[in-house]
Amino acid sequence: MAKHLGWDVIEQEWRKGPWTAEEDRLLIEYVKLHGEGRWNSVASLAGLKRNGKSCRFRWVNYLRPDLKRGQITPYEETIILDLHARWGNRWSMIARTLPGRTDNEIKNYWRTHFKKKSKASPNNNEKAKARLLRKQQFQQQQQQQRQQINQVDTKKMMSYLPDENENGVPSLAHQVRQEMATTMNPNTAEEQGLLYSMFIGYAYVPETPKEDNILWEGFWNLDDNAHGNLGIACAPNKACLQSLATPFY
DNA sequence: AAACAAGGCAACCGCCTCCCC
DNA sequence: CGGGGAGGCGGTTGCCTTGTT
Repeated sequence: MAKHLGWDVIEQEWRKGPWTAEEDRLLIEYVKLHGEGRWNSVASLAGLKRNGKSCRFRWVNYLRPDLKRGQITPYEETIILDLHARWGNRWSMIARTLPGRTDNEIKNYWRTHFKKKSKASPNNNEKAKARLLRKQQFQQQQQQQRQQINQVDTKKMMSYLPDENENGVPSLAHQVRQEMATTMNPNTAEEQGLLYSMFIGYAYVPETPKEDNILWEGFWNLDDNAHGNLGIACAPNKACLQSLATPFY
């Protein structure tokens, strides 16, 4: 159990590897009684032979009651891709925008599903950089306007779509807005989510606790080739929105 | 059916930051 | 102000499962 290291230093021999059902039960009981935090006292208080980090990891990633189980949905996938293109490997930040998902889960998902794809097409990096630059320029112009927007609301989203882009090109977004306004009524969470993810370029502000503090920044991640052709080539239905919402790869 | 390869994911490791004393 | 501990985070490893030959 304990290893003597000399100089009267005793190092605990922590258990490693997969957690057993009994260990899970002990950890859940511990959190019920003592709350989250003070993970280094779990070993002594709960009788677990796990170090604090291991306990915290197990709780945060697998035992927390608010975790969402099951596969990543297409909407979540879109958000992950968008935010990764924007923020890079800031897994914890990305996870904060997806309630019930953990940074570890998102990180694993990304690595298994997209790492190879992105390696396989290096040209996409240049495209992504160009898009990022355009977005940043536009963001500066729109900063004041953005600060006024503090609520996720479908109608507001539509109202903030620009009628022309940063180059003064009239506007795919405008067409989308008109067509969606007339033919689509995004009532479900999924539909709203798809709509939401179309406006990629949004920023979640982690310092602010309110979930509705999301700023819409533009509409520039649509595929460049799509400009001007949306109304003809792509009726504003759900499948179309899904295709529009996956611009980064 | 067996051997091997690839995929998927749970878990660990080490570094960094924050906070308290 | 600085030292140390705790927690958070991203990178990486390793094992189990699934697919392929």
